[in-house]
Amino acid sequence: MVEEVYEEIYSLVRQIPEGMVSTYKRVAEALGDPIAARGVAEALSINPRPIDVPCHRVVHEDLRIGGFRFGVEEKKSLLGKEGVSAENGAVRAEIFDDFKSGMVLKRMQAQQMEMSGNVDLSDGDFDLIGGFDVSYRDRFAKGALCVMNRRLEVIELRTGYALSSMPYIPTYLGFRELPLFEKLSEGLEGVLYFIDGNGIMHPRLCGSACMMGLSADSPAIGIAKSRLLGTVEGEAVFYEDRQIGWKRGNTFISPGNRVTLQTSLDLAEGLLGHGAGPLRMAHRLARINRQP
DNA sequence: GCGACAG
DNA sequence: ATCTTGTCGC
Repeated sequence: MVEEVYEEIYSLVRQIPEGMVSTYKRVAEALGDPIAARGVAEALSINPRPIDVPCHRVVHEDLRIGGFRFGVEEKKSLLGKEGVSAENGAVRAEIFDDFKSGMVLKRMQAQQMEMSGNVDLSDGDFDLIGGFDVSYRDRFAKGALCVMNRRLEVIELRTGYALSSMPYIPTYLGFRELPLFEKLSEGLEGVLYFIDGNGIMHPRLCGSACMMGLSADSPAIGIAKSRLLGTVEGEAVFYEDRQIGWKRGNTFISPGNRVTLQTSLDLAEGLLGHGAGPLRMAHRLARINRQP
């Protein structure tokens, strides 16, 4: 499913006929969620088949011409050859919107909702803590996992490479990073994972920390710089009369799996007091040597 | 026009 | 997160 995203974006754009245009948002809607408009643009910016996939036919929602890897003048020229003019900042063309689509993001949403039902918000056992992070260059991803004991002494460092299967799309981050997490966490037991991202503080109560905690069948806590769901009341974050996480300074904390709200706060505070321990280490490790 | 926007 | 092909709301 995840691995279909880039290809589905390209397959949708390929359907736009010569002489017509579509918009980033409409392609995103055909993918299954308009929030992906920017992700569509990101995918097109690394379009591997520029002739076959006519990404010059995709423009802004208000018909401004938008960006182009080979320069906006080239985009304008390609459209001109197809009879589409671009005057005072807007293209003049019929908008194609009759996409045939597999709605991959809709299916991914359904999977998140199903997984959210499996999240366990009671305390589970662990004797190690891990921090996981990923860095990117184009489609190229490097993941890092740092495992420490309770005294924050490093026990093990693991890194790995992968080709990312989808662009970054808000609220679907877990799908993008799960493959590397599964690869790096293989064979580990008794680890509580800190994840760069949210846990249940997510529109479908299934952020990346939930997906990874469920995948490893382990405790996991989400640490994020912003909030995807809920309202802040003092130091707590609520959604529909239920607490879903915490705000401590400029950091949002939410359980991912097998931890209570209280434990996720206590452990995260301990960690943030130590410069974020394994998460900082994983972050550093993921960023260096991004080429294998 | 500027900030949001998990990363 | 990267190094810039978005959209919306204020």
